[in-house]
Amino acid sequence: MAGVTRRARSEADKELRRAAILDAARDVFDAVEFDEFTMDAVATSLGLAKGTLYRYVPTREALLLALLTDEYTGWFDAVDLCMRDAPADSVAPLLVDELLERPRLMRLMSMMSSVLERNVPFDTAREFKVFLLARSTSVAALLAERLGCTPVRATQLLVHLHALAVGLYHHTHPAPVVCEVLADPALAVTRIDLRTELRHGIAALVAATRA
Amino acid sequence: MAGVTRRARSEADKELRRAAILDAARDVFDAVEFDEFTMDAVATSLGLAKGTLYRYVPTREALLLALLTDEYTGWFDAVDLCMRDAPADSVAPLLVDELLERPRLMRLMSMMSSVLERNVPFDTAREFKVFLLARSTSVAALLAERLGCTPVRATQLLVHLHALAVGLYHHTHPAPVVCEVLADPALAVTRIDLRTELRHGIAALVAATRA
Amino acid sequence: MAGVTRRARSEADKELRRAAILDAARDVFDAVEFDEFTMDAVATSLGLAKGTLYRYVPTREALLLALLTDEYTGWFDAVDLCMRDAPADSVAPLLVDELLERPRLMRLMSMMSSVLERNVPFDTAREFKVFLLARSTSVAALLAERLGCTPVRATQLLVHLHALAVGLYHHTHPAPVVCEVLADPALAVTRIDLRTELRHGIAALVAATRA
Amino acid sequence: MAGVTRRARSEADKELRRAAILDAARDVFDAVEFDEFTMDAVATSLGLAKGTLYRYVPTREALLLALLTDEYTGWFDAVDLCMRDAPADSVAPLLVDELLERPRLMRLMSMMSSVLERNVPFDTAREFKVFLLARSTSVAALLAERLGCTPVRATQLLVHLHALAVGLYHHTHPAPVVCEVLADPALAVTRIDLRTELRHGIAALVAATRA
DNA sequence: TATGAATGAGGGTTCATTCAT
DNA sequence: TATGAATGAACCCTCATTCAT
Repeated sequence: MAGVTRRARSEADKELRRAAILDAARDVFDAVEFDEFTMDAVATSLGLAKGTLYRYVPTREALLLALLTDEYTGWFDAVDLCMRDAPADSVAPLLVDELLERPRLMRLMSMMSSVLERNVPFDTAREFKVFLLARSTSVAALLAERLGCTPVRATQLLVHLHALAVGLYHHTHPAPVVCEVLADPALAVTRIDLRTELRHGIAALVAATRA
Repeated sequence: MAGVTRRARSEADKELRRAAILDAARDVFDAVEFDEFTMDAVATSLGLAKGTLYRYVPTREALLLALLTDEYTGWFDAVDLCMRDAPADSVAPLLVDELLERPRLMRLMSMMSSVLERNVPFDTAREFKVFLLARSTSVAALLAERLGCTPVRATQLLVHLHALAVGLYHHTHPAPVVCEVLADPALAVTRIDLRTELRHGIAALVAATRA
Repeated sequence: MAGVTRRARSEADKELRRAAILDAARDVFDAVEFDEFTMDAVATSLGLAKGTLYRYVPTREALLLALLTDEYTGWFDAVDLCMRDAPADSVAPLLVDELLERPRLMRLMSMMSSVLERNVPFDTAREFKVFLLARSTSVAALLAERLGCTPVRATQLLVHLHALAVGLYHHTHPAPVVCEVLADPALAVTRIDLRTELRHGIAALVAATRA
Repeated sequence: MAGVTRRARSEADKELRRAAILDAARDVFDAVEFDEFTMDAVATSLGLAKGTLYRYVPTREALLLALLTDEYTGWFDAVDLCMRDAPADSVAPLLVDELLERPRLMRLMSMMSSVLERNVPFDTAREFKVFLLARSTSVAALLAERLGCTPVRATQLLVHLHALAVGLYHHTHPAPVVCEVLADPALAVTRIDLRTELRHGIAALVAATRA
């Protein structure tokens, strides 16, 4: 509720409430396993009725997609900013580091296509994709300039970064049982460090792009 | 049922039945959307009772993990075989092509950590990881030799291949709504070709490894 | 909105608005399945807010009851009019025909007691019943004269007409699945024609009344 | 549970359990307002899990349809039996009386097409309609003989009986508010006696049929 | 060993109505 | 008077798993 009037009449109030809902969703998401992320939990944590959420968000998945959009925005903003005065060599680590600083983003990204996009109305999906395309294009342009490659190549690089990040995130965030299993020293070798691998992978991809 | 006795008494019979179950599971998996993959569907397609499945497989996810193991085995076998007489340059495309020829493997891989490993008993998980480590290590050895790199690097390459494949698979297999959305030419630019991108990515990673 | 001021201050304005609401409700009712008949749909089709409806109508069911009142009025008016110069023999078909020309009336009648009257305030219910009694009595008087029977008998005839119409309407408006079922020629024999049956039934009742 | 084993293995046990479910449903149905008739209530009253019900019945409505089938069976049986030694004159009152002795049947009949048949699978609907046709045809044959009319006329008579019963049942079972309203002596005239009216109506229809 | 009956938790969503503004 | 944000009750059905037979 914090700072939100009891009834959001004005556009500003509504925006505020929407933000409050996203905040609550974020908190819940951070605190629990994915299948405990229920609309009920979000509503309760806000002191709102479940039905109220549905005035602001069409489905549970759409709520998570909104969360993802926020996270992406943060990343795009940061990358946009940093890239301007980064030497070409530091561009790749920068992309990675900004990603790693956003574990929530990675977690959401990694379930983007398998969960989040499964139950959203067409328009929500479209809006999200349009947003993603726009910001990606814009970052790709900067990237192209920095790396001295074509925008197409830069875009491709972003796609690969995304893919690699998702894949490695899965690898480095196994289910609880698997964690137990990997506690065995004999299997520990399969454990990897997300940062290292991601940096390494991106470096390789950048190198190939520049060549 | 084909060739399976009604009651599996001997060890051999039991192995046979287990194989029959896997076959049926494979067929069902290929035929339906993931959430239609129910134990009931598998049992019915075999003419067995649901409960019987549980004598051979501890959970639904374990059944899928067994399927994944089979698929991986096929891939490892193929890669083992081909790699022996492949020139260094063709190693990377080979890995990718053998993967792309196994859509079922890719589909299963892409939900490995987010679904399959979430609900299996410790021993099943362990067995799977041991299997994966063994075969990966073995392929990595061959790979190291072929590429003239250390086994550690080769293993890392495999991990990245896996990650990239999973990430790109997600990207190229969006939810139905997203497909609709991407039908719009303005957004079509975000569509990519799995083979092209995977080949490209692996090539980059191999190049970096060899350097 | 057509012709309705934005704010209804005078009594006349309010009456106008009430009429507009009924018109909109009628359109919506005609256009959709019953469970799609929502207050929201009515409000939206008027360009009004949902809450505004509740200034003119106490509940959703009361709105429908108002609709039914209108329809009944039309029927009573028509019947009153026609009956004056109808020969005794044509009285029964007349009652039926005027009914069949008002499918909306039949539809509403058929859910009158099971739905509409379930959720209205006392006064609304009372008003409706008073209206019904008054008009029925008046028509019954005419009917009695025409048929040469007592008013009580005529009233009874009207009740039976109503009952028969409701029952046959149900029979001839089955659920979608049942329609499919009845597509089978073997079951088609159960299908009947509303007009034929209603005419026949009423004729029988009239005959008994006159006898 | 009464007399039912914990786990119904044999066909007989299953039939028993199905019967127990129907019994429980009947009790609940008799005890509560229609919208309190929930699967949960039925399950609870049986000491069974909700899901168990769904092994015996595909939907809530199908359960009620099964109840209706039972009731109809009772009526058809009674009518079949009585009609054999009834003089032609007493046939009509007989049909009515057997109906009036089954208030549950009337209640279910009166929501048959508007509720029960709305949410049943095709096969359930078909089975019900086949049953109804068969028994109706059989009773109609007897009726035709008794009344000295054609079977087609007799069938028509049954349809009209059904319609009239449904319509009059609605009329005589108004919503609670309406009951209150009708408590007013001024409106009491609209109250009618189901038996009287139904008998009268049927008599008229029979007379017309015989003529 | 095979069966399949029983379990039972679980949650998103709708919409009539209210009431703060 | 008009609004429309908030409410919150209500509920069916699925399906992985268990366990009595």
